[in-house]
Amino acid sequence: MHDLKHNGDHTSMKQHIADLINTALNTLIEDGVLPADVQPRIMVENTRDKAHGDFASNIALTLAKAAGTNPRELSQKICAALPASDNVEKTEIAGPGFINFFVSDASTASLVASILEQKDQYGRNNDGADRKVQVEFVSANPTGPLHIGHGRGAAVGDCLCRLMDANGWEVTREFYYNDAGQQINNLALSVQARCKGLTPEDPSWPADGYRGDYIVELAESYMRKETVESADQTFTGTGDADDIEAIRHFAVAYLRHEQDLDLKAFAVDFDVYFLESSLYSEGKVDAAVKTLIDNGFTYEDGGALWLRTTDFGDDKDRVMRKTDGGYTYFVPDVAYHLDKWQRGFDTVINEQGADHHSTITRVRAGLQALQADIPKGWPDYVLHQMVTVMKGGEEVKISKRAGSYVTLRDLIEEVGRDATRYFLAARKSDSHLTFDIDLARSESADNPVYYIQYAHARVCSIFRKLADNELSWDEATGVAALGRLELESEKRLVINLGRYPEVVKRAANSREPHQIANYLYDLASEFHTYYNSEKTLVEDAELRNARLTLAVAVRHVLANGMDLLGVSAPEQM
RNA sequence: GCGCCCGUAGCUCAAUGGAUAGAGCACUCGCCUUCUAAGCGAGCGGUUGCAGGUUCGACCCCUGCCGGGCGCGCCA
Repeated sequence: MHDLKHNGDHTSMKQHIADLINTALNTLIEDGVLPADVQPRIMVENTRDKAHGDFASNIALTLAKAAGTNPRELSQKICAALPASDNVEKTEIAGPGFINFFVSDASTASLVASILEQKDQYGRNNDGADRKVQVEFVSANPTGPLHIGHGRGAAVGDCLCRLMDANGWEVTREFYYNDAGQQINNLALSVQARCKGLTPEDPSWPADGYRGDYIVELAESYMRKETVESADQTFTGTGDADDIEAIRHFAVAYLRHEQDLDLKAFAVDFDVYFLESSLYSEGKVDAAVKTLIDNGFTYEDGGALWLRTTDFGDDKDRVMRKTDGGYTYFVPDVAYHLDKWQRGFDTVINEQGADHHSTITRVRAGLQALQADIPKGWPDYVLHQMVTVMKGGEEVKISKRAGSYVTLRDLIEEVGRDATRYFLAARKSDSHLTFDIDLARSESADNPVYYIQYAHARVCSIFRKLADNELSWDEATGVAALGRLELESEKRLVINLGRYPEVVKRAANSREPHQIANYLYDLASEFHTYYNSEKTLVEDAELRNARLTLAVAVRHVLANGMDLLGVSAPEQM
């Protein structure tokens, strides 16, 4: 009989071990081995080396000093005082004084059974307690197609959303875009120039004009009086090359539509598209400015209005209102974030390119100056570094000025959605990323996406084979026979499955989607190795059922993890 | 010059303050009549940029250097 139902969650297997240790420590305190006032921080860790058992605790190393003894001696006393548990096969003392725990067959069997019960719920938890989180990502200005950098933001941001959701948060995905201001003026002027037949080589080409070929297509569409629609607006070209306002509206709608198509191809959906212009039209910018002035953090200098951001850790004060009367970009940004706060988001995560990192201090300073009881470190930021694209062993040069760069759509068309999402999310976002197109499109085990998906398809394949051989799998029989999984490789595989829920937690808490990708790769690798070394469809019906049951558990975890990455889990490849 | 990020095997990258720093690619050597066939297994490869510090224990935390990226605008 199990004295503990750990519900398939290894963190609770860890908790169980921590409880055992805690009991032992109390015993040692009673016996006077440990002083009564020790405050142990019991940590139970996963082991890297199977020789070290399944879990390990460093407790003796941290308490040896207080006990006035050496760690190994203390760990012996702790082990002697550990209560018996059906989940723990044995303990060993190793190295400088680690206590290694070997879990019992009964424990691993109940974990597999639990995964089969929970299916797609396995790994999910309610730590977020339905609190509201907003993740703002991509937020590309409608001045061109989405490029690979936006793609990284989309992949990381969407995966973060899925992770937060898996941890019980109520998630809002938001896309903020600048539909006014200087960049849009440049866009409109560029399109107008193309409408009039100018090229970037002409002397009268706009100074900061956009040179990409997409501007030509845009201009042609406008002149043909086509109608474009995006999520929130529809506009028909007038064909009038002198009507700069009409061109501006058409251009924004056109490019928003293009971006919508890109995001759709990438399977990224947003709940809210927030227009910068709405902050002006609804008076939120003016209201924020008034509050900042009323709070005494502003001053006039050289005909401009400044915000004393240095009061909140910035290097220098920032201009809010230019001498021409317009606001600088960060003023609506502050108003925007106040609006987010007022919408009741407990947590806001802004996923953006690291080249905009300087906005962090500014936005937070502005929010503090509003004195609206917004926490100092609010909002959170996840920044991603640049992406380098490799093809044929050479770097694909990206030049925005020349208008030549790798668009997200190019990538999706060339290597597929799954590979694109995986490669862009599988690296820690604050490291530079090299995207190898040849690797991403290869259909071999060299390609990690393929390798992971193949592991899933392989399980499905075993079941197809099962039917071909007129054999069957019975879940109840399989679960009952799980004790037959006596191989070390099987046990380690189960232990690895058991790590999944804590990986989901840690990835969300540290805002690191790449941890999911790493975990899946490890799991897939372990499963492939197991598959290659042990036959699943053996004669022994009991063992066969047990192994099939394990395979189903692997399939569930792979599918759940791939879902968090937004990568499909094919049944056949 | 200032700020942020990065620096780990030849390359691309991992690693909860833990034990002998791990994968894949490349290279070398075996294997492949098999539930999936596009492969499987093993080997080679390291002063974790450098120097200190904290700690029982440091790739990880702190300080200072070196190197690279990004940002330092009344653009966004």
